Amino acid sequence: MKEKSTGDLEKYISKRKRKDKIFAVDFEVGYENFKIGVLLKQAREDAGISQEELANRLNIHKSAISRIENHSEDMRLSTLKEYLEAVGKKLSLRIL
Amino acid sequence: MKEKSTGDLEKYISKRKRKDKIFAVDFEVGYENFKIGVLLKQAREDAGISQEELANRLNIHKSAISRIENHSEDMRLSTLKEYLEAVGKKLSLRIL
DNA sequence: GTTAATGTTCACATATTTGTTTACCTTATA
DNA sequence: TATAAGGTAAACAAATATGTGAACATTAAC
Repeated sequence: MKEKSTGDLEKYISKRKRKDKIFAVDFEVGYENFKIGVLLKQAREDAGISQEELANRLNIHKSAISRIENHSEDMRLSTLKEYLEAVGKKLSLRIL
Repeated sequence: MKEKSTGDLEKYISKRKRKDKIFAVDFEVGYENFKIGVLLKQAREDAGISQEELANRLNIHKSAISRIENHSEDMRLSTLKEYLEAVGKKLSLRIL
């Protein structure tokens, strides 16, 4: 499973991730309906907080959180940003 | 993402840079009202197309393009994605 | 089993974005 | 001057996301 090849990209990445302490996801928005909700949920769980706690931080109801995580067809940039900041993460965009 | 050779990071990066070519913008969504519209406009100009041509590709009117580029307070992820794809770019998100 | 915490789903109302249309403003060029 | 291409702006309608509240489901622990 874990090969010890030379300075490998994965090695660099895992090290980097650990150093920056964590959860770092990078994905392209595009190929079909990618469920960003899944990533958001992971980000929340990584932060160790419940939907209710997150809802409180955002001053909305937990049902709204559940919808974002489960039925997010599309959403505003601001929603994405606020959700992530509330769980202690940051959103970075890249155009390539 | 299928990079697996014995090459090191530098090798990967230079190759990646070459591949992604020019226009590559990376920014965090957050601090204040960052004008993403400016970046979109740059991306369009980089592609060398007019607002009208872009509007045609998206089957909407040029005024909508102008609004996105000048008054974009917020927007949908899908709008961002479609705009960029229409000018030959891709949108990548990162959670950190 | 029971309970409590957490999560899900729905209908509905509200808020915001997006599309359209029209008009106007440049700038360049004949 | 006039004409055309490119861009801007506003009002309005349409589409969609987001918020709410309630009921119900799930999970975990006892």
